[in-house]
Amino acid sequence: MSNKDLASIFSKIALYMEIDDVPFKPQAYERAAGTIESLQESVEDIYKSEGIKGLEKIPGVGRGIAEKIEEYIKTGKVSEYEKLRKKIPVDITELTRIEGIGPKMVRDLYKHLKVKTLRDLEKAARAGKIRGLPHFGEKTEQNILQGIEFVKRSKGRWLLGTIYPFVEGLVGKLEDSPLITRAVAAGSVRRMKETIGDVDILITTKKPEKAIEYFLSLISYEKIWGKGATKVSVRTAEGFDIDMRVLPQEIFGAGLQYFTGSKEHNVRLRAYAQSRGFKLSEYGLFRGRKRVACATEEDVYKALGMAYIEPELREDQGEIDAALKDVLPRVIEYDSLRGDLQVQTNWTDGKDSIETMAKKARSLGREYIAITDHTRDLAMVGGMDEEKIARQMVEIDKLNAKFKEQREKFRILKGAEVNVRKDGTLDIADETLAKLDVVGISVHSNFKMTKKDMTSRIVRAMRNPHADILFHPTGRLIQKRSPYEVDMDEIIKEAKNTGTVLEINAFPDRLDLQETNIRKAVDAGCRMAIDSDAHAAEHLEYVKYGIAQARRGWAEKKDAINAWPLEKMLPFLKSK
DNA sequence: GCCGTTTTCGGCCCGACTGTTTTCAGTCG
Repeated sequence: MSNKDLASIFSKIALYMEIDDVPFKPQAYERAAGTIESLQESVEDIYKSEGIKGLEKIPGVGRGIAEKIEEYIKTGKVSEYEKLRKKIPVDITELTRIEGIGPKMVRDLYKHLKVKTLRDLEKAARAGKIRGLPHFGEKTEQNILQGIEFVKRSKGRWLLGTIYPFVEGLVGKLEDSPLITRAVAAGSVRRMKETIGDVDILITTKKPEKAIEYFLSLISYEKIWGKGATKVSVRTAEGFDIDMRVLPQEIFGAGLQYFTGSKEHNVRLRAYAQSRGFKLSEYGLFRGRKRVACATEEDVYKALGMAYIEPELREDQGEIDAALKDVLPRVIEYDSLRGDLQVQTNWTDGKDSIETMAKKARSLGREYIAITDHTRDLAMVGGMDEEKIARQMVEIDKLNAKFKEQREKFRILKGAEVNVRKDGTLDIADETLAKLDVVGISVHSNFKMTKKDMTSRIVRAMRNPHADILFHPTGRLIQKRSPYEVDMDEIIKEAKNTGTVLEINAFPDRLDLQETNIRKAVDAGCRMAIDSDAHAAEHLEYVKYGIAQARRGWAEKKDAINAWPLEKMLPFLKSK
């Protein structure tokens, strides 16, 4: 059993209850599902060590849901869910994934046409059976068919690293237009979530119709979902959706706040606003009929009596309470990195030379980079042995001498990405590791070990006195591979004890550590390094996604060692 | 079913759009 399975059961219960028009309970189940899914500890472990009481400490979990979790752990089933499922035996999550289909439509489709799955739905729609149902029409049928296409084709979410450059370019062009006074990407892009469902762009303009036409002229789109006086919604040729909305200047802050989300943050914020006698919506913050200042987001948060909350923190993870008490962290800024401590070159599986990588890094304002090519056991990429490392060190000395000659304040550090073997030993001899400035250690093999074995494997590697940084600590690849089984609480504890730095790998499909672990590492007082893991010069810019991840994990500048100057960073590494 | 600087009972976020109907339910963000 896993948290994910349990979360999925609870969100299905929520959907079934919505079918039956049960008031309020669906939200409760949905909320519990959300927190359980993003929980780091497994509920089973919590239950084993602390029982029902422990479960009730999970936000959104009370007596009732805690008992259902207990039932699931003991029997593998939740009888309430089984009961509901028997009544309407449909794949409710799959069906409601279709845009425009919610619980009530699922109910009607099942009642009249016995639609249980996406296949059934597609068949019914193609046969033209749906248009005949009460409250359904031809258009609904068409929309269902298109929705099915989308779900089948794209699975719905995109990596931030795929979407972000596109959005950045688009917003830049919008801003440059004399038609448009302001353009901002809101939604999950602004919050820098690791994956993006769709893109929301907000603009202010004196000529909405023309601005919308201009927007359409900038992109190639496959379909216009809808176009009105102040809003347009399209599917791009690349296959994702963009909504662009025109907002009045004077309530831009309220609108931006609203459309930035997250939904959970907004729900919480609005409930708080209401408790203080306000009403908050995308049209402003109101006290009675009177609109309170809301031209900027700062105005909105200020009027509610709290500190400004950075978009990356708006996930209902305690940020509102912290803002009220004015104890939010000063999260690390996007321009604060001085160095990059994981860079691959054409000595192994990178595309570019050491010199090319160094020059590009310097042009991005970095003051130092560590060259960390793979080591011996990664034979397929030409992993380096002791001898090859020695040769590379000579090459780096030469390049550093050249920078010095040109009076450039830039330094290439000698490093390696050393493999952690199955038993926790490293694949390079200690004498060689001792000569390197930066020793990264990482797991690249034997991913399928028990949690206990994987944890002690990594702990052993961290205890090597030469091991400086644990690279991509959980090994996950977003949308491709789950993290390996590892006890991150233990790893974080050991990182603190041994002075091992934990990496926040910024490569778009890694983003590893994840934000929940970053937050734990911050709380534990661990140091982290935000690295691009570049395998080509253009990848060096990926660090912004790592910084975003660090911000989402409430990390400050002091927490990231490569935000420190070299004179402080290097002695820190060597002090281990 | 959850939750508590107004509460252990009585609340629970808000508004627009769509498609189907003629006043609104369902869905979405």
